[in-house]
Amino acid sequence: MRRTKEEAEKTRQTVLEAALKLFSRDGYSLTTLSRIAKEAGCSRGPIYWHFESKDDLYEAVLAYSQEPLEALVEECEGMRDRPVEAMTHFIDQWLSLLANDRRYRQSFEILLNKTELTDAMTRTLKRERKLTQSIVAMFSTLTAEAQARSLIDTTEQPEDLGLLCYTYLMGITQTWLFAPRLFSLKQEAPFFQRQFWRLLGREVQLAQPDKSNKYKR
Amino acid sequence: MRRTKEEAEKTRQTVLEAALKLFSRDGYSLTTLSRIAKEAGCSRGPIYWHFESKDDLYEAVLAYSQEPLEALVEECEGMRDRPVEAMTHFIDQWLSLLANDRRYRQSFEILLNKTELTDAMTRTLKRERKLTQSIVAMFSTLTAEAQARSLIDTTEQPEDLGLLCYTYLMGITQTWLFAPRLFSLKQEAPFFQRQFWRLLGREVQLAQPDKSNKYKR
DNA sequence: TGCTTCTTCCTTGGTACGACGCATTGATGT
DNA sequence: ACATCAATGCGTCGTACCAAGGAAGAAGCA
Repeated sequence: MRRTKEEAEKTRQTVLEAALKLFSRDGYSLTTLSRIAKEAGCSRGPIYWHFESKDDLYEAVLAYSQEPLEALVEECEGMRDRPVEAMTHFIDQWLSLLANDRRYRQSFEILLNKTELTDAMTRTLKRERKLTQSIVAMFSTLTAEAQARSLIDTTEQPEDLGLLCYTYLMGITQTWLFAPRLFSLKQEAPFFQRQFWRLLGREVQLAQPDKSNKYKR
Repeated sequence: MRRTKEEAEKTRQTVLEAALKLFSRDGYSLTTLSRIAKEAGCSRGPIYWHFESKDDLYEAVLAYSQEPLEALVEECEGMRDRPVEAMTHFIDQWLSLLANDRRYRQSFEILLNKTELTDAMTRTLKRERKLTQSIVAMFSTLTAEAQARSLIDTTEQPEDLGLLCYTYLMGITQTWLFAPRLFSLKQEAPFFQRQFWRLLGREVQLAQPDKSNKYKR
């Protein structure tokens, strides 16, 4: 039965959401189109109508699920006149989205833990590498700006620092998603934020009364 | 034809190596047992003789490929009386093994990029999480020791620092394996080493011409 | 407005394909 | 003779993808 245009778009979204859920939970290759259809409450037909193939669907799912991240990057790129705030905001948002935003978390979950990076998904890979590149570039710009204003104390190259910032965040992300019970992301977020600034050579002068600032012997 | 014991063990190794190669290149689910057999120069029979199932083979491959890492962890755990050297050595080895040791690199490649973490491989997952845990614990011990001797300048908890060291390394590893052309690991290794110590609050005053710093105190 | 036609969205089988795992057989060191 | 190691063939299963059809919005026309 033909649906109205909005209804069609709605089923597209439903399929996307269903696929996101199943991909992120069961992995790409174990997730079958029938299961996606069942989860979405339709048959396999619409999937092939809206998407060319399973690979195509995968790409669409990833693009969809990474919208929040792309928005965040764009937002922070626009704050280059306040580099420290921009970076603080970025870290803060990255970590809290990871902890609180289902869609954001699922996008990383799929990419890091539920996908086998093969030649079949070259297109998606390119997209992802480009995104990575853009985040690194953003951090490079921000650190360069911060250096120029003597807001941070390091003589390293901004390009290196940009890369460093990215790997720093990815390490936390990867580790937490791989072993969520290893540590509490919410609890450690301020710690990671502090250490981030330590990396860039900026003493954090914000008072943190609650975090037990224990003396070591 | 029945082989002698050594020959049998040899085919086991051959299968293991073939599987390692194909898993790390094509991913777990796309790699078929026939292909592994072909690569190993035998038929599918021996695979089922030596391993219970494909999953079982996967676990064996991972255990086999991670031997170098496990050895490194053990080595550095034995150096707890020289925490700074231990950590320097660990970082140095981690990065150079990643760049130069095929088996070591393939083990991470499989785990990070070529496996969908599903319930089917709970056993392997547990193994991996345990290994993670042991590395974090090692770093905790070492940083605690270094703190006690005032070799590093930070008031953070050793447990947090241990976790931090691990995420730091994993971030580099993950990023590089995901996008090897993003940066040269060999070239950036000294940079990452420097930044590592910055994280722990130890100014690196070593300006050594060659990296083989053989005399350990 | 009412009728027809076109187009869009979806359902339902069907097909081709290839994988895993096992069972049977065979060969040979011990 | 016996246990061990390997080759081969088959059964079963499940998947991606396709084909034909149907049903009703949307659009043209009076």
